[in-house]
Amino acid sequence: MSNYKSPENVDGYLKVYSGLAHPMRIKIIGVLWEGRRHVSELAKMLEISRPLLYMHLKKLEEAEMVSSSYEISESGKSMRYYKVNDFIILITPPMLADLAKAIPLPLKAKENSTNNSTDG
Amino acid sequence: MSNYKSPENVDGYLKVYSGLAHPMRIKIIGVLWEGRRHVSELAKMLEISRPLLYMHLKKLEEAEMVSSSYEISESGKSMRYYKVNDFIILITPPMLADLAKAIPLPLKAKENSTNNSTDG
DNA sequence: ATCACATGTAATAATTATATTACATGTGAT
DNA sequence: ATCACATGTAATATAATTATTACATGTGAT
Repeated sequence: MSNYKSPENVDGYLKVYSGLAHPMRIKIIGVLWEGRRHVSELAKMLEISRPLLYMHLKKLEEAEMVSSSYEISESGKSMRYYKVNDFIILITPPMLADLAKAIPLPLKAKENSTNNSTDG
Repeated sequence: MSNYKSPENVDGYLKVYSGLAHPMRIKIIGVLWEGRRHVSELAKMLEISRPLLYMHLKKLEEAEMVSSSYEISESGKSMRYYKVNDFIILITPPMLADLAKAIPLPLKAKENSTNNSTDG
């Protein structure tokens, strides 16, 4: 049984879709799926720099596909561990059509993700 | 019953995910879901220029989420009609983990979508 | 011939996303 | 103090995406 919650607004869905739009981020999920890792460890496994990895992790975290927690290792160092969240994403044309209703035209002004309520 | 076929390789999945990573493209699917439209018509409805619309449509078509066909109107003009394809996209961590296996490290050389064999 | 409307694309500009480099901090061990 | 290893981020460079402008073509009607 899953306790996955769908994004609440268009911006949330866009973060999920964009989150998956880079091969390295899919790779990150693949690696983390085999077990949680701390940042430096992950950077070595993926053969990329930490700053770049942070950028990718930030996007995945904002899309709520991964999450992190701090932990003190035996040797006393603070480490940030990442893990893959439980999620199920289902996309069909009618679902996108429904989502599209919340996208205004023209598309200039970027919507504010914190203010998305329907009342005034 | 659906006759939807999943992408065959990583590049195909990336095209689908990237295809959904822009609000205008979700909007396009929303509009086309209500009925097929020809390009000029669609551009007016979406309040964007045709060249820009072509760019978005190209991405959606490459992701196989929409498709087009030419038709001669009553007045004799050739029009390109677009419609939404039937598709179902399901994404879960283990599915992404499986997909990730096909992503090589380091991530420099861009994979050729036509040459995806495993031997050397 | 000119207009209204359809097709398409090449060239460029503007904006975002991706990637790199350099720096700063903290811990425990030597 | 210096090393090895962990954290984080600011500043910058590079690459890719998105957006605009300009051009070219074709049809039927006036």
